[in-house]
Amino acid sequence: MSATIYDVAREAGVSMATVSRVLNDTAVVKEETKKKVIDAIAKLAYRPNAVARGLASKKTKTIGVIVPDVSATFMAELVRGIEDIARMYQYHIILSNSDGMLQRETDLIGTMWEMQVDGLLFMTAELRQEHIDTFEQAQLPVVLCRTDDPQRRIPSVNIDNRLAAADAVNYLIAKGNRRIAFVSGPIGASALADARRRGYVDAMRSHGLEPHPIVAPKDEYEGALVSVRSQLSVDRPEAVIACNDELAVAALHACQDLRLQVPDEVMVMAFDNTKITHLTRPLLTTISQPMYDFGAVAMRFLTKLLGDESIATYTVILPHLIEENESTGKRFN
Amino acid sequence: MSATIYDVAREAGVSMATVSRVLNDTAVVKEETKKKVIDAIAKLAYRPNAVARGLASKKTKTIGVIVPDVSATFMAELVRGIEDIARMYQYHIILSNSDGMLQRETDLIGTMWEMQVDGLLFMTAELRQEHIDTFEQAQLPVVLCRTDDPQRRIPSVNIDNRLAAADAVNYLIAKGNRRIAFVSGPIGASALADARRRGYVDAMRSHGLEPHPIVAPKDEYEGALVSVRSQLSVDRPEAVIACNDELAVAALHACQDLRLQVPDEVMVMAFDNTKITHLTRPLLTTISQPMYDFGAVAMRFLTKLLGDESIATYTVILPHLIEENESTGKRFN
DNA sequence: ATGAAAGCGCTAACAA
DNA sequence: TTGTTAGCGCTTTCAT
Repeated sequence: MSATIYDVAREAGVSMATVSRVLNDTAVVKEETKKKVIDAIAKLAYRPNAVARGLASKKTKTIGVIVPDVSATFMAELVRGIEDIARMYQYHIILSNSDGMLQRETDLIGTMWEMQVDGLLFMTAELRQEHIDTFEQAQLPVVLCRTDDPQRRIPSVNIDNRLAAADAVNYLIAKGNRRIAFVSGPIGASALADARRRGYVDAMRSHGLEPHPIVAPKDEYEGALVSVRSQLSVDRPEAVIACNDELAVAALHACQDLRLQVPDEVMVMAFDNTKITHLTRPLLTTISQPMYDFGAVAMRFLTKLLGDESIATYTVILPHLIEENESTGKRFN
Repeated sequence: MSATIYDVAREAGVSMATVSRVLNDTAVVKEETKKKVIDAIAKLAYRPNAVARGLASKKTKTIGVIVPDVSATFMAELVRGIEDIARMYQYHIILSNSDGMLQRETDLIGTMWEMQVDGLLFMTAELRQEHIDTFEQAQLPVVLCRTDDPQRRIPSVNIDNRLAAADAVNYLIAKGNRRIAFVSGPIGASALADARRRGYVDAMRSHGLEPHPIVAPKDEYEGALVSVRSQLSVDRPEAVIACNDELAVAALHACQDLRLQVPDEVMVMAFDNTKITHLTRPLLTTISQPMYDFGAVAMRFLTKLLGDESIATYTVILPHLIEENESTGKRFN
C-alpha cells in the first residue's frame, strides 16, 4: 500500500493540514517545517491521490474531449493541440469518440459529468438543440472546437468557412479561371461542408459566374474520384476546389486519370492542409486550417473559463491562410 | 447542486446502502424496493459521482494511454482501437503524449498513478530499464502496445518486425529483384526501425545478396527524398523497401523525380499501411500493420489483466500482411 | 433483504 | 504559523 498524506504528516511530525499546505502552496508555512515535510515526502516517495483530492476539492483537473473520430488525420492534430495546452495548465484529458452519433454524444456528455471533468471540449459536424440541452443539464463549461454555434450560445473556436471558400474562389479568379468547380460530399451531411459550399456559391455569383458544384456520394476518396472523373469528361472546368484534402487528392487523381495536366489545364485547390497535401505530385495548394491551433486555442479558452480569467469574446475566429503550391501554379495573370 | 446517493435513498425511503446495491447490482434486492429506487433515481435525474466511487472502491474505470504523439497518423488509429474496446468494457482513457522523451514518459507514468488509473497502455520507440523501474514503482498493470520487450518482462502486443521485413525481401526476390535497397531513418533511433533493418539485412544475406541500406538523416519525408534521390543516381537498385509509409512516398517521389518508372524500373514497397499509401500514384504495395488491432488487442489484454481472467501468453504477436498493389506490379517471376 | 456506520485520502473552514 | 475537525459521495463490512 502506498503512503498517504497522513503518513507524511506523522513522518514529518506535523499535521496533515500542514502537509496539504506545502503540497498546494495554499498558505504560508515556516521554511523549517516546510523542509521537514518535503523531506518526509521524498523519503516515503509520497504522491498525492488525485481522486481523493478531486472528491474533497471538487476539481479534478481533467477535461473531457469528445471528437467524432480521432483517427481522422486532422482530428489527431487537433487533439494534440489540446493535450499540449492542457499539460501546460496541469490538466489531463479524457478522450472519447462519438462517431458523430447524436445518441452517443449526449451519452458521453453525461458520463463526462459522472467523471467530474472540470470542463468539456466538444467537436461535432453540426450543433443541435439536443447538444445544447445536454450541456445545460450537465452544467459543464464547454468550448466548441472546429464547430460553429450559429446562435452563439456556446463559446467556440473555428475559422470562417464561408469566407475561406470565397477566398479560394477569388484566388483562382485572380489566376485567370472562370469555370471553377467545387467538390464536396453530400449536401446537408455536415454544417461545415455546407458553409464552404455556400461561400463558394456566393463568391461565384458575386463575380457573375455560374457555380459548378460536384457532389460526391460520400465524403471520401473513392466516391469523389469517380464523381469528379465523370464530371470532368462531360464538362471540363478550369479549376476545382475541394471541400477537404482527401477530396482534393481525388480530384487531382481524376485529372491525372483523364490525362489532364495539373495545373496547366486544370488547377486543383485543397481545403484543410493536412499532411497529405505534401505527399502528392504536384503539391497541392490549400486553404490551410490551423488544426493544431483549434485544439490549443480552445483548450486555452477553457482554462480561462475555468480560472475565471476575463474573456473578450465567446466566438473565436482563427485566421485561415492560402498555402500556395504547385497545383495552382502560373497561368494568366 | 446535483443529487447524491443520499438524496435518492431518502426519496425512495430506503438506506443509501440499498441504493448502492441496485446501482452496482452487488446483492439481491427485493423487486419492489428496487423499483422504488429506480423511480427515485429517474425522478432526481441522479448520476453517480465517479470520483467518489473511485475513492471508495479504489477502482476508477480509467486507463492511462501514453503515446509518443497522437498526431502521427497510425498512432491515432491505434488510439481509436484502444478507445473502442475500452468503451466496450466501460473504461475511459486518459491520453498523454510523451514525444518519446524518457523524462516525460516516466513523469507521465507517475501522474497516471496519481490519477489512480486502473492500468496503463504504453507505447515507446524503445523500452528502457528506466521504464521498467517506473512501472514497478507505480505498481500498475501495464501492456505494451506496438512496443517490444525483448526480455519479455512486460506483456506486449506487436508484430514480428524482423519477419515482416524478411517477408518483404522474399516477396521482392520472387518478383525477380536482386538489388534491393532499404530506406530508413538514422540507425539506433528506434528499436522498431532497427528490427526491420535487421530483418532486411539477414534476409538478403541468407539469399546470398548484398544489402543496400539507405539511411536518411531523419525519419521523415524531406530528408528521405533527398537521400534516396542521391543514392538512386549513383547506384540504381531494382527495388526499394521503405521502413514506413512516409519514407515510401519519399522513395516513390525520388524515383519519379529521376524519371524512373515505378514499378517497371524500380519497385517500391512501403511499411505500415496507413491511409497515405492509398493516396499515391501508383498505389503502394505495403507490409500492412494492424494499427487499429494493436490498440484493440492491447486494451482487451489489459481488461483481462484487470479482471483476473486467465491469459495464455504475455507476448502477443499479431499477423502482418502484404497488401499487394501497383508499385510492385508484374516483372519477371 | 436491508440498514448503520466506518472509512477511502484528501481539502478547507475554523480555532488556537 | 499550525492543528483539529468536518465533510466530499460513495463502497463495504457487519449487524439485524
